[in-house]
Amino acid sequence: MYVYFANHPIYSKFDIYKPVFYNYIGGNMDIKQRQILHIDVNNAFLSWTAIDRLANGEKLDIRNIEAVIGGDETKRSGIVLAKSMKAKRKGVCTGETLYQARLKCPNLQVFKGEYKNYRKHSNDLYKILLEYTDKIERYSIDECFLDMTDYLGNDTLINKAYEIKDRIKNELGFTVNVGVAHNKLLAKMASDFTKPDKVHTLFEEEIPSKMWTLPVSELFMLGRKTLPKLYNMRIRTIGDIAKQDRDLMIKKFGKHGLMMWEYSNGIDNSEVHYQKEKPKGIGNSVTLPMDIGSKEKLEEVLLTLTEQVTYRLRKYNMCANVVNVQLRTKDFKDSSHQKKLLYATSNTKEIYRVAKELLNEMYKKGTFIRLVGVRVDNLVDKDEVQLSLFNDESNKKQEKLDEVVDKLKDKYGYTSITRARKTSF
DNA sequence: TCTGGGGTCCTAGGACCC
DNA sequence: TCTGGGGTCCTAGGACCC
Repeated sequence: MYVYFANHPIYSKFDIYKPVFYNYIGGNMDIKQRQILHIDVNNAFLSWTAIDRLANGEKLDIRNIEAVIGGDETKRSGIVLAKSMKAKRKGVCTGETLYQARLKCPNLQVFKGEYKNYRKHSNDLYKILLEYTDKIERYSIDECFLDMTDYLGNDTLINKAYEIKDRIKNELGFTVNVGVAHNKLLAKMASDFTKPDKVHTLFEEEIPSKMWTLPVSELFMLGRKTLPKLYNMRIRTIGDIAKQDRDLMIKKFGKHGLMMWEYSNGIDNSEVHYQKEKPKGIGNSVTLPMDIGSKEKLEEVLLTLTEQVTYRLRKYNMCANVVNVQLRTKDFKDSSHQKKLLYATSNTKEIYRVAKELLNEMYKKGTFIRLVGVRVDNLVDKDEVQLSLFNDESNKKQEKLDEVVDKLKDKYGYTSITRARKTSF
């Protein structure tokens, strides 16, 4: 399928492409413009925590004070996960340390997040959205893309956006921003304009006035590493990228350069992925309460993480072809090693064996480790894995053991059973 | 009491093969 | 003997997102 952005500013000099997109599908020239909404919950974790507190009889609405949802400083994960508008006005940023946040905002109040409750609020939101279209991509716990193209009836996209926004506010008690556009990129950029509780459009003809004027740092997928490079090229605004030579951007930044150029020109033909996709990799990592300088201690952590990861892997009924171990030293040097397996497996013992090998490869005696991570990659469905391997007696036995452990965890809770490393392995 | 945890995708270099 | 070049697979590291 080829989609031409005919009314896009860069084509505007060609009058023959008037104000519509041409979707070339299966040989039929068919005039169709995609109708996309992006829903973004305002200060999601903080809003949701505020609602839960009010529901529990607390009087204070933490949305109205200088507050953040933060990690646990005693566990060395003290960063800002979400902020109230008042905290934002004091300059508090997501991702910075609570220490830094308090310097900017001395009266800052810090609250803990409850991830389990967030899932529920996210599902409530999803249920409302499903009444409008079934083409919904759950981009993250607090963001969705909606493809409304075949679901508008006699209504307009903008009306739907306001209706959805207001219904969520009235029925669920939190606010969202809605971006209205003809592709995902522009809808996402639009929902990021002024907040909270707003609907913004970003149609092609609005790109110069609404998007090109923004600083480059606002462009989706343009991160902190690319920023200084663009600055050196005297690029300041998104419009500056749009006006760069396309081939020069590719030459300087490769695929990423092409993407930046296309995004800055509002070009994005990606689909709304509304079908649930299987994970490509599964990982767990932990920042240790104290730096560890002993391999034996690290192996214990590695086992716990491996058990978590393989448990999740088996829940998906998948097997892994690659095992990866990540370490972060106390001075924040990251490293990772991975290994391809001879055959795909979900077996805890086997994956732990490889993870231990990788740790041994990487770990230099005397270094202190802050973070350990285990992940599995190149996942395949279990029933695609060679049947012969399951018929091997020792594999069968191991698989049985995993099954028993999983069932206990399902029944009595995840922490009910933990393998004592020394005896089991 | 300084810096999370879960992901996806890309790149570059080396090994190996023809 | 003065050394190609294309392709694939594997690995380490990095960029970016929420």
